[in-house]
Amino acid sequence: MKKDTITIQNVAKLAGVSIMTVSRVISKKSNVKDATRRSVLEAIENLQYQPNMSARSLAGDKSYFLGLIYDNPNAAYLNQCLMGALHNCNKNGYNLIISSFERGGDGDYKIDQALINHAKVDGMIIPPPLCDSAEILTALKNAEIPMVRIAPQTMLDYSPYVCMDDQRAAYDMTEYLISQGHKKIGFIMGHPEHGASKLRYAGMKKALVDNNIPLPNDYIQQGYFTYKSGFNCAEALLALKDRPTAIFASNDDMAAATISAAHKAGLSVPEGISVVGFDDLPIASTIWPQLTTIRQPIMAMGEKAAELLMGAENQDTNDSRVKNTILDYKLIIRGSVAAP
Amino acid sequence: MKKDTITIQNVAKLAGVSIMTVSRVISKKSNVKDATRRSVLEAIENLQYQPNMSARSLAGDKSYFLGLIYDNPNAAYLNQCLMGALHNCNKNGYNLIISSFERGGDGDYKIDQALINHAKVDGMIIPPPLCDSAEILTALKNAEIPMVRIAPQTMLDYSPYVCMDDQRAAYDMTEYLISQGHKKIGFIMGHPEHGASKLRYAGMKKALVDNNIPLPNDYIQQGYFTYKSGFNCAEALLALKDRPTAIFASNDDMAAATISAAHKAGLSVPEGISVVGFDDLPIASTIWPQLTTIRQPIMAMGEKAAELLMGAENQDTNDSRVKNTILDYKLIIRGSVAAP
DNA sequence: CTGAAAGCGCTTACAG
DNA sequence: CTGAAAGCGCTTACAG
Repeated sequence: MKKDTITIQNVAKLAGVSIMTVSRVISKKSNVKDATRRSVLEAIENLQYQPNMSARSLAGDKSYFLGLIYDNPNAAYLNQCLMGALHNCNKNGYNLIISSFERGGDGDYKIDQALINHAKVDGMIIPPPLCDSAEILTALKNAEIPMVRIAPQTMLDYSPYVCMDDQRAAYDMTEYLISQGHKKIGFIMGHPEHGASKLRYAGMKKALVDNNIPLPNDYIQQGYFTYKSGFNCAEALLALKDRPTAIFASNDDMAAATISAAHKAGLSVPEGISVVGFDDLPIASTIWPQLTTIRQPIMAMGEKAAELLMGAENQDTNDSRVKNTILDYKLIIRGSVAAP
Repeated sequence: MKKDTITIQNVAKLAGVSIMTVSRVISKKSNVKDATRRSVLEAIENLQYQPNMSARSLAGDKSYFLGLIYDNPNAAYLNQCLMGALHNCNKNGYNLIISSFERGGDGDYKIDQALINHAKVDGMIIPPPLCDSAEILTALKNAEIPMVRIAPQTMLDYSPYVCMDDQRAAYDMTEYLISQGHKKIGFIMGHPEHGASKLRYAGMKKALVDNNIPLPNDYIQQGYFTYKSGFNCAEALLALKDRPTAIFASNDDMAAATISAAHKAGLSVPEGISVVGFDDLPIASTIWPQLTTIRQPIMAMGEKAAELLMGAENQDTNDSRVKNTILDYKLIIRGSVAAP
């Protein structure tokens, strides 16, 4: 490892400049003559030089590491988030460090400051549900670690974030169902502690109101984003005397459970009943019939979050406006909806 | 960041020793008097000292980083692997860096040496299918990066690995089906390029032979581990005049597809037909009926892989035996099997 | 636009 | 069992 390691010194010698100049080129400073820059770049290319990140980190004030912490959410969700962040990090010479947090028995996160400080990251990406944990956010702020949250629902001005418009998406989905002729629409809510649940419910409700369609109380079931909870809610909905002709579940897992419950009840989908979900995670296209759902731009969110964090140093630091990004969703029409 | 950063110097002063001694304690060297060690440890505790990883890495020959590279396999699989590795890394003061590789248009991996060298990791964890890519393995070996592969199927003596006994697991599953009274068992094979496919097929076949049960050619379908391929295979199997009473799919996704295909064909599971899978990923308990399947110890594999890599420096380096680890699987009985 | 000096916080030999 | 010195490969001021 020590033997043939090539350093900034080698590059400097080959290019006939000082290491300071090479350093400037690596760091993309502007104050280098164009011809000089070119010859340095050429030397780097010839030598296949790779800056030593530990040295850069030790000497300077950037670590070239971004962190991503999570509390075991849906694996597919996390994965897409990761993919997006990763892609962007690798593209820009950053590395991604991930760690998982777990809730203690009291339901609170036991913050391990050590773990947070350990890697000295330049910034932290925080997907839900961690992004709404006051403990986590406070710990990070105390450690002065910049953060970008993904789809947070609380403390919105505490940090920049990336999100999509859940309410509008739910509104659109409901309008779609109505456009297909449905007037009896059941709704399975998401976890009461997840902010997105309220927004999706609000969107669905507004669409119904705007179209003068009633929403009986027993058409609304409280789920928890899990398959099992969705299954139970669906069975309750299907057991109604005047049952809905369509069921809108707040996420794909619960929609998949609804389809299973329908099958169990001897109803085919979409002929016997229409079902739609939300997320467009792999399970949506992994079941039969494939789910009509809302595609969340999860990968794009991860990518954008990384971008904001990496770009932080290039920004005018006096511009303290919190920059948020709202990404587009998409209504994905597949085979789980038919006219009633 | 520079201001209140506390270093090895502070600890040394507080403990009344040289930084060398503190360094020894941090690195868990044995040659420190017990009383000395205790006072150093106390100083570390009082100061809440955290070693600077960049400095350690720059000065020494360890980076305290482990890498994990993947080529978008099943998200749930990757996630469990990650969880295991992560858990172990954090516990031991290591960080995990992950990167994804993508196949080029020619189906080969375009190795970005830069990416591999970039982080100077102490070792690399390689889950399938990357673990069977000669290009990847060669690049890593050239870079002299230690690696531990997860469930590799080829070049088995190229590096240590962690795995389970796929063949035996498939054998057990088949025996279970037979014990429930099944004699007409259909089989959906996995991707022909994945070594595990052959092993699972071999295990199933052997169990049949050992029990004098015939395996007609049309009872074997070639799948690709995807839901869609499983669906097609299942439809073919169900369309047979003398159709099987049980279908053994080589993974959970295809088993889930088989259940959907059965439902579509108007057959209930397990009353009309029994279905079993392999993996026990979340989808297995996320569908109805829940799948009887083989639980792969994926998380344990990730954990073990990290352990082997971190422990490498503590080993007798002259002991060049390749140490492999075979972890236990488990037959998980749920609701997708009934007597024929 | 370019460079010589000092130093980031550790670990490696090398002594004793 | 303990310590003084040198150095890992960079970046930060500071000069010019």
